[in-house]
Amino acid sequence: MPELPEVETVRRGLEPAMTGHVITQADVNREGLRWPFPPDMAARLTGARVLGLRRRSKYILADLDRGETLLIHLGMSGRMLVSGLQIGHFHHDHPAPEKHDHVVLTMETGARITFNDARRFGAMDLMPAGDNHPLLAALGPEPLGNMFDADYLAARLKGRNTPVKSALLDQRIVSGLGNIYVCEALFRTRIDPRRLAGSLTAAEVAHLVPVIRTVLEEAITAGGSSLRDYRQVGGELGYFQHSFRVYGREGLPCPECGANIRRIAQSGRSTFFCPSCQSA
DNA sequence: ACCACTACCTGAAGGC
DNA sequence: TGCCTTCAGGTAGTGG
Repeated sequence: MPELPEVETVRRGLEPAMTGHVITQADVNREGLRWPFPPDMAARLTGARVLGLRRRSKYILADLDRGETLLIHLGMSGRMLVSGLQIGHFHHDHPAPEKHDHVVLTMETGARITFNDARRFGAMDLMPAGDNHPLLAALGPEPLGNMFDADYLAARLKGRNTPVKSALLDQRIVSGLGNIYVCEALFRTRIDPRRLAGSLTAAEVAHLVPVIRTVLEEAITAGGSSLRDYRQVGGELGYFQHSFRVYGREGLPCPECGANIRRIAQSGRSTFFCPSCQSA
């Protein structure tokens, strides 16, 4: 589910509820999600103050006092919902617990952060303060950061015999893109997703970099894309899905040329593209 | 080293 | 109504 724009939207939404505040209660309702939770997770969270929230790729990192950082991944269906935030005179009540509410953090303010994840592909772990976690070790650069530029991407795609679609999904090359935004970026650059990564010209790679940035920034501005599970922290839908040009639009007309959008499978994932605009 | 594929899990949607 | 199949925003691990 959540790709970089969705995770960044969640991070921003958690900020007012968490940053600077103490976690007064941690309710952990199962042993783990994709992996077991770390030992004594509830006790290690209880009483900790959240110093700040960062995002690395599709991970949210909550820096705690006491020298630990909480790592969160939403997997495919994970949601973080905030309730009970006091806004002016309006008090938002806590909703009834729902199926798949796995971890609930209660803050000193009375706000509550609920991690809900139907498919349980998400993850939570605690690590020593910083970025030193095995899941972060091999990640490529942030697509919105300075390290990600045409020279870098060209070097990483060079010699690769996998389709460019699959290469851009590889988090070791660039971290944070997922199926939606790769399809959308390739459409906007008119690059055929079936092309081998190593076959792209320097000009095509140079075009791809700023287009990837633009797509991600537009999606963040829209609060992400809501297809089924994803919600912003207040339960609101994102609305970038209304701006999809090819993703999920099989059989519909291409917004550029009117040809029918096609869906194919690449590395076991659906790829949507315009067979006319994006022809090798 | 590289690449394709499986597995993990639940739920929604579509066909019959 | 219900059963069965397919598909879904991710990614670690396996095996060719």
